[in-house]
Amino acid sequence: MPELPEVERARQVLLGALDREIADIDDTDDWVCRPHRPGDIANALAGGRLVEAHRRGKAMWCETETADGSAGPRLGIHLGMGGRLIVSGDDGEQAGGEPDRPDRSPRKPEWDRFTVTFADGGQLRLFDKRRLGRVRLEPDIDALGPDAEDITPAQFRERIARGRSAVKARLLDQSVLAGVGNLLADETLWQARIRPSVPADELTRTELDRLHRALESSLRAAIEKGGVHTGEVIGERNADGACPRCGAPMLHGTVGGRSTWWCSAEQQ
DNA sequence: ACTCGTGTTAGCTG
DNA sequence: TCAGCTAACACGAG
Repeated sequence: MPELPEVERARQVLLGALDREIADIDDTDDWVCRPHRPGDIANALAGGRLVEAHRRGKAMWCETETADGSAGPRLGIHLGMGGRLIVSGDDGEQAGGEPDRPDRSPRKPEWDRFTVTFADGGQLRLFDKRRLGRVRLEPDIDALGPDAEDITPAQFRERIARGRSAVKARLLDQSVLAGVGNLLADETLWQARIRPSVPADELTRTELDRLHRALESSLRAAIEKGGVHTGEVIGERNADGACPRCGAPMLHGTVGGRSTWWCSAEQQ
């Protein structure tokens, strides 16, 4: 699920985990917590607290303090493809949404991949069936490009148009621009009427500006409606194979190594 | 039964 | 150096 809009909601959940004393950490999943060894994260943070929750693109991290009040290591959290954060208070009440349709597939404790237990009895959990999420100390935030919400038109043109890759591949490259995932990329290109496979350096200035405006509007819509799956094309994708705007057939293929939909008439 | 996928990253190849 | 591919993770949906 998570692209930028969903991750921002997860960050809001994470705020509920701040300023609470950390009593215990389960970091025994050595895939999710790689390259650390089990116990590394627990030893670094036990007795301390999380004090700030930040986000850049799809990456989140917390500033921490150790027991004596000095700065601790940053704790990086990435939700991967389907991870969710769940925070419970000292009363056991949870925030963070229901993990994965609890009615039909009851939550399995073994899908908690990382758990912080606070001294007040509450918890912060990373719930992630597929184990594609990641938790690590001192994540390299600077490897990411500017956040998709903050990038200026000039920055956008300069970064996206560099190189011969397909423009969709540039949008998806988190070191170019942070926060755009597969669905949001399709939605944005459709709104801008640009074919996903066009080499990035063949885009005109007009097209790049149009693409940037489309990114802003599709991001805004996704944040308002509660997720990228609410996009105009994305929501319709498989319905009847027709473009919701002009009715021409939607085409499907692989661009930048990812499943891609585009309008046969408008995105040429 | 079998393929595909809202993500990332190391490692390989041309 | 750049661009593109693969595997790894593990599960649900179609």
